[in-house]
Amino acid sequence: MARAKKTEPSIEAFNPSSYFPAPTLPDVSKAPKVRQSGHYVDQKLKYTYPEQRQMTIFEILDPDVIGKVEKYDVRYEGIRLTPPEERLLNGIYKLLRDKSETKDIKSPTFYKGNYDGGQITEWGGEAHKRALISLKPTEMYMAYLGRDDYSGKEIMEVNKTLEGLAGKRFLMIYDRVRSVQVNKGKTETRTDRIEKYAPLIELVKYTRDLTDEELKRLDKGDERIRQAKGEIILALNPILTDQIQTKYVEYPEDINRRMIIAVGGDAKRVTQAMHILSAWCAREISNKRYKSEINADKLPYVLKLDKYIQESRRKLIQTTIENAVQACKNLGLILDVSLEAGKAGQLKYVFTLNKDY
DNA sequence: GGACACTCCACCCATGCGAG
DNA sequence: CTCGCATGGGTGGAGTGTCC
Repeated sequence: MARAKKTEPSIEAFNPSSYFPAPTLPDVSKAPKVRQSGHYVDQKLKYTYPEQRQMTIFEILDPDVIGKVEKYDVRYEGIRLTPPEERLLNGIYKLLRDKSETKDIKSPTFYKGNYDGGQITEWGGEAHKRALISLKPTEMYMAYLGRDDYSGKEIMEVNKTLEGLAGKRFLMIYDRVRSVQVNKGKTETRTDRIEKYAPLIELVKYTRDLTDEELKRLDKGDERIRQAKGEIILALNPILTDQIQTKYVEYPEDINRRMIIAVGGDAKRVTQAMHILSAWCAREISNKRYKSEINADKLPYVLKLDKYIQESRRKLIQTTIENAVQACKNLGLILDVSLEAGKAGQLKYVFTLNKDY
């Protein structure tokens, strides 16, 4: 099957540094960190490899979920985000940290936001209260952009991404493992299978203390009143906080800035593949795997390059991977990388990861 | 000072196409 | 099947101005 072609990844040709130079980034080990839930990262890293494609989504789904899914065109399981959406989520997690209890892991408000008003819902067999964040628009813009000056166009861009993401549903299937108290203080492990088809965030724009004059203008469609007066209230999908006490990965709080610096200063160069690979590295590190391997034929699927695969754009796949690797090296996530021959003769990437990240 | 609106520019990535 | 090339859309960003 695997024929030796010129564009196959080869050990000699693997040279990720050619695209952009290594910039100097602030020491990452000193940067304050933000938690992201392990379940969320897992969903981002889900992928489908050809052999496992026989089983359709409908065969593995809870019948209860199928009805909802069929109305829409669901092609993927897991969370698939565009680069601006990734950037937004990073910002939202930073805001969540800033506006939550973060010291006391046992606190019920740990990473649960600053707004009390969510109703308790059932989530995978447990009562769950969604995290809600109340914030000023400017905080959202700063968290997204990673700086405090911005133009009107950037505001529009952030709002567009925010509203777009709130309207996007994802099919998320995961297991939550928890221990429960049984008789005589013994604990047992229980696993809840959670299947949901839902958006990651829900957006509530609030308008308060309006004068009659302002109310009239709002009715006439003057959106500026709402924006200036109001606060944004974000409700987070439970997957974003579920078991974040124990299952999480950490990013430096200025990851959005770092990512841009890491590709040479232009945010447009930040690809989806870079976001995914950085998430993959961060997860390996949080699992304390600092020497990590992945087969070369698998990596394109992990990085969600399946469109390129379908179109047989091998060269493009290879450069996308090399750039993503280089970006993660520049970020300080990857210390070293090599392409080696595996036991079965297959090629595999071997990453040495930064345990101080 | 904050929240935009509008304009202008650079250029990256996705996509289509033709060629071998 | 795979490549390189060209094109066009779209995003990021800077600058300036307005309104409250």
